[in-house]
Amino acid sequence: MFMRPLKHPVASELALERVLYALSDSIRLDIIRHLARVDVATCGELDGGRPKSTVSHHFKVLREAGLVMTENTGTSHLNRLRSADIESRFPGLLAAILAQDI
Amino acid sequence: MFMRPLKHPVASELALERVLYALSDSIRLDIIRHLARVDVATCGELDGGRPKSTVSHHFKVLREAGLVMTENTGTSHLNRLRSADIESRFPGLLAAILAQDI
DNA sequence: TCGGTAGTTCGTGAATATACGAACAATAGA
DNA sequence: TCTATTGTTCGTATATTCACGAACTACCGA
Repeated sequence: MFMRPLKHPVASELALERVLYALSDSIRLDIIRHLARVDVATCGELDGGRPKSTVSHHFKVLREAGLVMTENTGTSHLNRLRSADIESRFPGLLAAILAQDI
Repeated sequence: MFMRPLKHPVASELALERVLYALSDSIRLDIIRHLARVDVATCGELDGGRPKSTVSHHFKVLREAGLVMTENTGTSHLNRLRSADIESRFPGLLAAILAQDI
């Protein structure tokens, strides 16, 4: 009937260390950079040719850090950057990281 | 005669992922926060009662990420935050992270 | 109802990270 | 020279992370 809902921490419970850790991996950082541009994307659009289970793992890390919100629509999942939540909890942080374009 | 010199990457070679990873640990983040206030401190002043080998490990991670410069003076080591180097490589990044005071 | 598609979850093996005692190195001072 | 002080390095045990195939779930369309 319905899928097990994916866990998303509320904005007030985001932990700085967890956010920094989630962003300390190139694959995940690329996903976040991409989401910052396109606003919404499915997992498949961001897989870079990697196996689904690998990509799913990284999305889980991003979700549990509170960086990404995954909405279940039909067979695909729509991922969004939780910009407002992150900004309210850690003002200026995400912008400063995304400004580093190397 | 002289001690094996500790490795410190040059500013241009700092990697964003490595910096974020180094800061994704509470102990290391606390060390960086402390150094941002006092400007210079020995390892012992920042150990929080932990064993020396544990503290030394965390300093090594911070040094190799390019966040901390350790200068060998006498029997103690003076640690400094490499603020200028980090700022030149990643403008605004450190300030944004240190501004999160949780 | 039968595929096909999109992702998640599980299980396993390999790689990394962590904590910390013990041994070591360098220096300062008695 | 002997000893205390500061940290590093080594070794080891434990824990966490990562990659990825395989099985599973949910949904859509024919």
